Amino acid sequence: MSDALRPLRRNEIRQQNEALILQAAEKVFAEAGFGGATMQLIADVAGLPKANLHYYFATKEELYRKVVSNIFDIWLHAAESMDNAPGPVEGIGAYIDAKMEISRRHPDGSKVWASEVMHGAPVIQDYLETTLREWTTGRAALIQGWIDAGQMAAVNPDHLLYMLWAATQHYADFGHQIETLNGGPLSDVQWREAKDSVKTMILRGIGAV
Amino acid sequence: MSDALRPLRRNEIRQQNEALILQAAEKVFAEAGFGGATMQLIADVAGLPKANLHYYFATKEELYRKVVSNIFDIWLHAAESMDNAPGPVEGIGAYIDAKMEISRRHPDGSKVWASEVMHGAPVIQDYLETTLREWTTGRAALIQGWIDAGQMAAVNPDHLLYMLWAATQHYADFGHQIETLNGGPLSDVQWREAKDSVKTMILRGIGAV
DNA sequence: TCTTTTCCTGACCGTATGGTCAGCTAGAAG
DNA sequence: CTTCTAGCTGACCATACGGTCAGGAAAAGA
Repeated sequence: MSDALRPLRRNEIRQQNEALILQAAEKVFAEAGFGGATMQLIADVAGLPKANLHYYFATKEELYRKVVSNIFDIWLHAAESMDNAPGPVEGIGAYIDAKMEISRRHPDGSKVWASEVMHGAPVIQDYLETTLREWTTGRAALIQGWIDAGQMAAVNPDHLLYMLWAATQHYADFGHQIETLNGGPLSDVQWREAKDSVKTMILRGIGAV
Repeated sequence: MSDALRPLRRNEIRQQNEALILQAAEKVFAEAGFGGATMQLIADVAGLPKANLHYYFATKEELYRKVVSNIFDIWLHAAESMDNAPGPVEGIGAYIDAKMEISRRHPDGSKVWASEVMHGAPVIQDYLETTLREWTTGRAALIQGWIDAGQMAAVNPDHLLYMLWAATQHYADFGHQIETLNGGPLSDVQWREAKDSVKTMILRGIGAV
């Protein structure tokens, strides 16, 4: 109680407001796209005056760029789950688990990323060409190692990665379609079933089980 | 030659200009999203004055709705490839072929659809609830029939459909990301490899081969 | 306490957007 | 040829947008 009423310190204010704005921005950008989102709406969702947004983030682009890079960081972190695995069943299985969890917990972030890429990656093209490219070639080599070791079938590693991304992110990006067909949001049991389905089909699809 | 210079008849003019506008609109909506697209830019791409667009399509929403419903029709038509197949290898294989071909030939349409669904399907919610729902339940039953006949493993039909959509549409919606990682557009050979990879992994994933 | 720095915001501005409309051009009909 | 109607468009309008700024409030520092 005293904690909630205590006047906030400088750096606390900054931290809190930036987080508030970023959270609101992610939601609005996901729902309306970059072009459809307005600073006024983001401000309303964040519960702050519009001018205050421009105090923390000079331009709409700067705010958007920060939102996108935050999402990218989350994904890079989740990608580590694939490393240090003895084989594809554990490595790819863990990666699917991690990505499905992101689709469930951060659907807005996933949508912002998808929207950005779909529109030609105008603000994060450098990420694609550097970080993502390095990550991809590294994991493709990892997968090729499993193939060479006879732990899975000889599938094209790049296309396997595309399928992993597609299958998992679909539950976030096309969540609205899935919910409509399902007659409502997926329950805990249904999320578990989704995760199991994706894992079973892909692991069997690459001849790992 | 005389054909190109001959004055156009009334209905020819209408047909030609509407097609021109819809084509330009699909491209611009795909590249910028609904909110980011402008009637002026669509007009420029179509090579017509902006006022002429409003002569054929009263509002931006009406034009957008027409673009989206055109895409939906293409997909429904492609979906027929799954019917009248003796089993999952032929049925699902043909469906993957058809959807991959759409991703290659109509990437803009796919992006517009994805964008629409991601933003909560504000203009085609009725399609989702009626046509798509009926189609989905029908094909889920078809798949269940193959399972009951022992022609494939007992996977959840709904999640299989989601995976089919995700894996194939990914090559259109995330085409820019794929091209960046690939160092350029996919060649004919690479497209064939993509199609084969998807088919191989999924058909093996459902225990059909 | 006094000064400095950060935080905050109502009011404002230039621009770009979706949409309108009066009036023109040119096929079609008679 | 005359009339009618569909096709066409430059100029215009109201609105909403991203962004600015002067000046006030409040925390930090001396």
